[in-house]
Amino acid sequence: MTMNNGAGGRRRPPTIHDVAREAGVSRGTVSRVLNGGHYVSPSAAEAVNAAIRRTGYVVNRHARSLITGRSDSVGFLLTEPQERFFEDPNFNVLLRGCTQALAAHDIPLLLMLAGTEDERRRITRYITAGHVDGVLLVSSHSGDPIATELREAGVPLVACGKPIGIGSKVSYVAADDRDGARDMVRHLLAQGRRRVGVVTGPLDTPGGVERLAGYREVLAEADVDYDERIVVSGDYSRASGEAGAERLLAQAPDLDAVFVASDLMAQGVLTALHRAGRRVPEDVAVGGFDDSPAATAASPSLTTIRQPWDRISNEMVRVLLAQIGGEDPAAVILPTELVKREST
Amino acid sequence: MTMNNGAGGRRRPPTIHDVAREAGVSRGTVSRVLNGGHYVSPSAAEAVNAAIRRTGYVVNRHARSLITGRSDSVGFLLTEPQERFFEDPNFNVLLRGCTQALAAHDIPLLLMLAGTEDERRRITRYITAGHVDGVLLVSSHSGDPIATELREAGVPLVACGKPIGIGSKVSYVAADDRDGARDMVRHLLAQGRRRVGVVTGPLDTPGGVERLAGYREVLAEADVDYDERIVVSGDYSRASGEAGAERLLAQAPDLDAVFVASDLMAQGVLTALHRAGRRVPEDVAVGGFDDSPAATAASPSLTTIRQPWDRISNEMVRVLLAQIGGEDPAAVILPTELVKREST
DNA sequence: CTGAAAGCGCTTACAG
DNA sequence: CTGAAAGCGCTTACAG
Repeated sequence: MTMNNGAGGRRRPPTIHDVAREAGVSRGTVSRVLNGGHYVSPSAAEAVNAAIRRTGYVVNRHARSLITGRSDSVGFLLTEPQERFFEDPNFNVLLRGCTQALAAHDIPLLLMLAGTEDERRRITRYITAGHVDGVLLVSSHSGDPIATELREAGVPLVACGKPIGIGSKVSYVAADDRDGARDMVRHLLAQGRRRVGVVTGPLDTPGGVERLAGYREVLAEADVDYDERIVVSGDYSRASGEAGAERLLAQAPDLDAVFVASDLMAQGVLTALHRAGRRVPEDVAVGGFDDSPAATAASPSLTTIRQPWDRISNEMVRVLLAQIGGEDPAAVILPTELVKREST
Repeated sequence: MTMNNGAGGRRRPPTIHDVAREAGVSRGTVSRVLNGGHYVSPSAAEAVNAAIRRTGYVVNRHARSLITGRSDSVGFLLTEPQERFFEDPNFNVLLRGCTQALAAHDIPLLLMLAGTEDERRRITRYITAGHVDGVLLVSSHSGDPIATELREAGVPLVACGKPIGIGSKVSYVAADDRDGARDMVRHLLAQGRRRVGVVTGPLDTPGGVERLAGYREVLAEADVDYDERIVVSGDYSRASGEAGAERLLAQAPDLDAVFVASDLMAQGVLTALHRAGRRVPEDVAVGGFDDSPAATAASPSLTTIRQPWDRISNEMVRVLLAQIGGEDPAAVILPTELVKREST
């Protein structure tokens, strides 16, 4: 048993009762100090705080949760094939950012993976049973059933990226994908490139749709006809970028630039270009998206669009906590930034 | 407030009392069914199970934890500068593996980052207050104070890799680093290489020490003198591999092979070799360690030593749960495997 | 501002 | 095998 107090074992932690005795007040008063200090005299508050320090008291969250009905914890939910997320350096940045932002509020993050139908069911039950107060949702694809279920169950929810197809009224935080794409394509044109291909993300993801839209807008503004032979789609993986670039090269050998919807795919594009004997950026300029670690690891290093991951994770946490506190859902769109490196 | 039951809001979940009424038994009986079904008649058990299904009952863990003194959750603790872990693909594999292994036991994983001194203190309090039943520790460096503190507080603990300098009596799960290194160096020699350099990991980590030891052993067995000019150390990062290879090349231009203590560093070595105009594997063979995604992403792909991450995470969880259940600490060493690819 | 008391949802001896 | 009852540690009206 873990409930021991022998040598080297875990001791019974002090309770509110120990603190009350130590401070010479009632347990109710201790609790009031713990919960904001309202209706407590300065002298009593001081005595309690001193007692807390002396005893090393830490609140028992289970007891508190039992009565408040809140768990004081938050889930970080990853749905769909997880390999992709884990392969993507962005995932790490987001996970770390959210963990830290939550830690500042003393709220633990529970990592939840719902890759299979079974897991999905189990986790939905777990969440709707109130074991977390809200969920940070990392799922790019549309039609994710778990998102709909959670929303209908009234679980506070914030998605990373605008969710497609689960209706509105769900909070999300996203970079301005379209605007970022516009910046990149404008940059490519400004370098004198005239035949700019694109490797999009999956077209059932916001990043896939919006970044392509930005590309088309800028070309239209520059009076360049849309040519679908220089538009291919990937799945954000390195391999799909490589395959995409090969198709591009086959369909349009005169290509002089490629806008790639993620840095990881851009790495694949670089590989394919290298193999085809094209120099980057001399023959073909390559623009990525994300400014993930992959951008600097690539050779040549990638000109890319920085997604403000720190701000994204902070905002996700902020919006979620607000919603847990009773506020209505909100959408937050954050600006991106062009980062110039060697590949353009 | 989240405690509503209005339109779209969260309903009050059914309690054990609802189930008892529904099944026509007492709450004690329901609880017995929930906890293994001992001392319950088949008919009562059946009625309870049916009632659970009908009501959609899910146990309130807070109430349960309050009385059992267990949290039924586990912490995944990352100490020290986190960038390195997050950069390392191994981290993802481990995190995912542990999450899944725990999910099979219906135990949530709490991600905890203790990068700064402040965080360390906060997290230590949180853990020792009993908010998790045990900790999976991912910290390679020696002298980690949090590990010592947790061990002394009697918190069940399993480290990934043999902890250096926090005494014995702490559980750990590790790949057989020394043996893996021996396999790789033997393989290099078997290819006819005669001047085998090494880029070690940090020498205050088990992987740093043990892999170097394996290297030395095999050279000694082959009657090759140990030459410290062809031994350099890195910190497992790609950049340090690159720098290491440059030093190696400067100190021993006649190098015909390098054993690198991680795939990520080996990627850096590849970059430096490429820049120096050395062909891999024709001029210099490169052997990595980990068989992380970096190994296949590298070009040429890396011959490496596979760490059995799936087994490592499974074993970490198994040993931790055993220890939470009262068993003594244990060390588990898992065999590695040579994976032959293009770089040797 | 403060204390006494009820109660959150569960488990576990204790009688039967 | 089963029910009635105590109690885990806390918060929150309720009196004062």
